[in-house]
Amino acid sequence: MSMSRQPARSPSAEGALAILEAAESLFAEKGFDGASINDIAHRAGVSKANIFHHFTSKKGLYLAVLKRAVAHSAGILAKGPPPADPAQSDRRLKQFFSEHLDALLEQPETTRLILREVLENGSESGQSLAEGIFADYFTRLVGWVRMGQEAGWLRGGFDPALLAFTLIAVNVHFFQALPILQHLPGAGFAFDSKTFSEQIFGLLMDGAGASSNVWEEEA
Amino acid sequence: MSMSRQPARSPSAEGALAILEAAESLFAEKGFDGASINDIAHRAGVSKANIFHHFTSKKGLYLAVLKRAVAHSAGILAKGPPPADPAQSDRRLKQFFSEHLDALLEQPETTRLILREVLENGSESGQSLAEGIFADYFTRLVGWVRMGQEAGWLRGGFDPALLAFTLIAVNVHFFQALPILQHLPGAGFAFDSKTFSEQIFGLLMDGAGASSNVWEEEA
DNA sequence: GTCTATAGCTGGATAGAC
DNA sequence: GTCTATCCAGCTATAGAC
Repeated sequence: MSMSRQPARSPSAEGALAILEAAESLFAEKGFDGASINDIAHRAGVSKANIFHHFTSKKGLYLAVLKRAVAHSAGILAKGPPPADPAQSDRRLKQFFSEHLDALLEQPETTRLILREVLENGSESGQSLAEGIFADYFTRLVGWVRMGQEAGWLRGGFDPALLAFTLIAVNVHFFQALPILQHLPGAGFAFDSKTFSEQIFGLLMDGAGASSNVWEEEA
Repeated sequence: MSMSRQPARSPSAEGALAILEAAESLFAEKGFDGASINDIAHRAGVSKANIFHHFTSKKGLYLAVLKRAVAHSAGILAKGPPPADPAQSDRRLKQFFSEHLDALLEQPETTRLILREVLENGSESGQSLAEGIFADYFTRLVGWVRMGQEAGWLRGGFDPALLAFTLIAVNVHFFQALPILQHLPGAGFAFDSKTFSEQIFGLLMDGAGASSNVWEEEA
């Protein structure tokens, strides 16, 4: 019946924010089990007990962190005008592709946190949390592709969801394989995300196959 | 100076194999910190102490598991004839793409274990372990693509490593995003990996853009 | 809201019998 | 090679003063 505190949600206090930030970086680095409350308290500059004052449990803290990360991620992805104008949608798609990769690379902690959550798929509560933005995001992207097909600057005859999926897959995999790519022979593109983005987009648009027409044009 | 035991490597005993298998599945499920020696011992049907008899430490066990997974993975990927014959390389590339996805899906624990390792990139020892097969694998794949370009059934003008990367990225992301994809509106392809593979490959070959030539052909 | 102190338990790892 | 019994460090979480 008491009304003297507002636990768990709405971390208005300064301490709570420090906790959230410390927790995000540590959960992203070491995972849920690897990061201890002690670590988090120390990095946040608060006491262990204070964490349990603001958040009900370690899991509660983790969910709060995840929720904040997802919201942050969604905020970045949602920016930019809705693609109401089909005439501009071609530029928007390429722009999205590049900006999406930038967003992943600029927020590595948030990205890693969410990628971890996807990979675990044991924590059901976070799953549904993440699916919320993914569904919205993916649906919008599919819409852009379909619009491009209708406007004629993308060819028809393929499922727009396939291209949307491929765009995301390439960026996500670039992010997570980066440290390995940079040690791989022949993968020089791993050192310049800007030209990587442009070249991959071009490849996806033009295709890798020697469509007989291109031949004749050059011959 | 004693020669009465062969610790850590060459798990010839029955118990050691049970431990390795239990550990692989638990590490894949919960990660290094999430899986406890107690869990592993219980699932393997042995005592905690027996684990430390066969493996020097938890980390030693983890590395043994990872090594085994990588070897297993490499075994699968290495099978099939080397692409000595350029004339057949076009079929090989499409076949690789499909088989690669099958391998990922059929060995989900191994796949998850290695993906985790890639994502963590804090465990340096495993990093170099994994890079070994990745480098070999990737180099071979790039070779196939380049061969295709020289043979003429792939167009020139793009970095072969880009296509190799994209093929792997699409498959890996399909694997790890599968549980989410299946809840996503419009992503019906998530339920049939076979046709997914074919359609994506077609998209990558033909491209998504409306290359002006295709227009004229159909008109 | 924040702290110190501590409860209660589980983690990885070891000793030593069989 | 396998076990039981044990050590102790570290963990999450709570109690209660300020």
